[in-house]
Amino acid sequence: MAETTEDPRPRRRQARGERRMAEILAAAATVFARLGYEAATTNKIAAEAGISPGSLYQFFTNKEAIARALVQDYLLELGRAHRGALDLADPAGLGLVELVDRAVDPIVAFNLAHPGFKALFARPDMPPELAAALAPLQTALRARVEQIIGELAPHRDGTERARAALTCVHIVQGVISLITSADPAERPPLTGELKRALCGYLESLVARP
Amino acid sequence: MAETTEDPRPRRRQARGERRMAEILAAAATVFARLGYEAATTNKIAAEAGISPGSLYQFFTNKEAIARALVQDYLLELGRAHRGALDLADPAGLGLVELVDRAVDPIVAFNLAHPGFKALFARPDMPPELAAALAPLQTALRARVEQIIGELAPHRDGTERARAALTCVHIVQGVISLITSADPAERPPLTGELKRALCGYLESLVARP
DNA sequence: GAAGATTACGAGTGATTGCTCGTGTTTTTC
DNA sequence: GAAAAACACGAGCAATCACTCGTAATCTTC
Repeated sequence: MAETTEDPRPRRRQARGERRMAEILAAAATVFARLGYEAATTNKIAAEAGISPGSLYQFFTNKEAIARALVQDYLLELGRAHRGALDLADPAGLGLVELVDRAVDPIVAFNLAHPGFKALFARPDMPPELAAALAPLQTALRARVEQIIGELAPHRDGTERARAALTCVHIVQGVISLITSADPAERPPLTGELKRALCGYLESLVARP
Repeated sequence: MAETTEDPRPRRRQARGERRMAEILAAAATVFARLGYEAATTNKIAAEAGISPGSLYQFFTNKEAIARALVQDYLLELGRAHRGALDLADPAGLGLVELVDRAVDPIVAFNLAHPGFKALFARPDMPPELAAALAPLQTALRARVEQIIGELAPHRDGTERARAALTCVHIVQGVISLITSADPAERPPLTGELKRALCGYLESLVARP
């Protein structure tokens, strides 16, 4: 139906334009976090960025393109956080507790630092384009967790490991949403509970049939 | 600002009207589940119910009233499911595994049976009226979980128990969303993983400092 | 069986939203 | 320094949505 092709004339951005784009994305993150995706209007995003609606559309073809660009930003940073967290972790060398510790902290930190992230990914009707953008990250993350589980519990077969990895990811998602919406003073102890839950689950996975 | 008073003239519904209201709610649940709350238009709900937009507004004052009524329905049934699940459970008499078993199964069943539920409660900008409707159920559920945790782990103080109960609820929420969106054949084993996670968490809560 | 209430219709209204367009300013390119 | 490109504006358009209203059919009550 519509044109899904690349922009036929990629315009050469000036330094000013690049700055504006970053400002717009920051403004969009703020408005998305405050109102959610649907209720966030492009005019409000423009106002938050201190520019006119017309200017906004010189940099992004539509509202979804803004969300998509924001997602790309998040993906880069989240990917870095995950990679940094999970790559250093050596299941053999570290204890289970420390392993979970190093994996959970950066993820919690990222979610606290980027409230717009939740607003985009918690929405019930995620458009396929955004879902597709998230997929590689999810896959990579799941694969890494799966691999760690494989080292922890070698007697589990592939199917079981895949299920366990998925379960881990969703446990984190569920408790993260609790942590981010909780009183700041409650966040450290709740993060501790998340770690306890993951440790308990993984131990059970190693020990029990 | 607006009138928050009761309907000044509570009209006497005919049997036909009661039937229509149920039909409208069923149609709304379908459309909410399919499109999410924001994207679900009142005209689409009316069409799904096989009536005109005008007729819809003879039974519900606005779109949110439909959601509210649907939530009330869900609350009744969910409350029944939870009560049935948790009231029978006697932590002293039953083992931990059976306890978790009886608590989890009906909750999973409810979420599978009512796809509209997620669409209403997963949305990022839940209006206060809907949140208020959900609050009593959440409080009751949390209190019951807290009580069970108290019996399992008497050495924990109130603050710790409250945190643990919250964590349990959010673990369930996170993995439930995985279960409902998974392939039907994967649902039973994933439900097993949820139970394993809860057991692992609760055991760790009982055993470790 | 008539009066009054309820149910039903569906084109239409006012408000809102994503987005455009004509116009003017600033920066780059030659 | 002039032409071209990028940036900026903001009033307003077309489309959409929640909701209304005038009218008519159906049911209840007496």
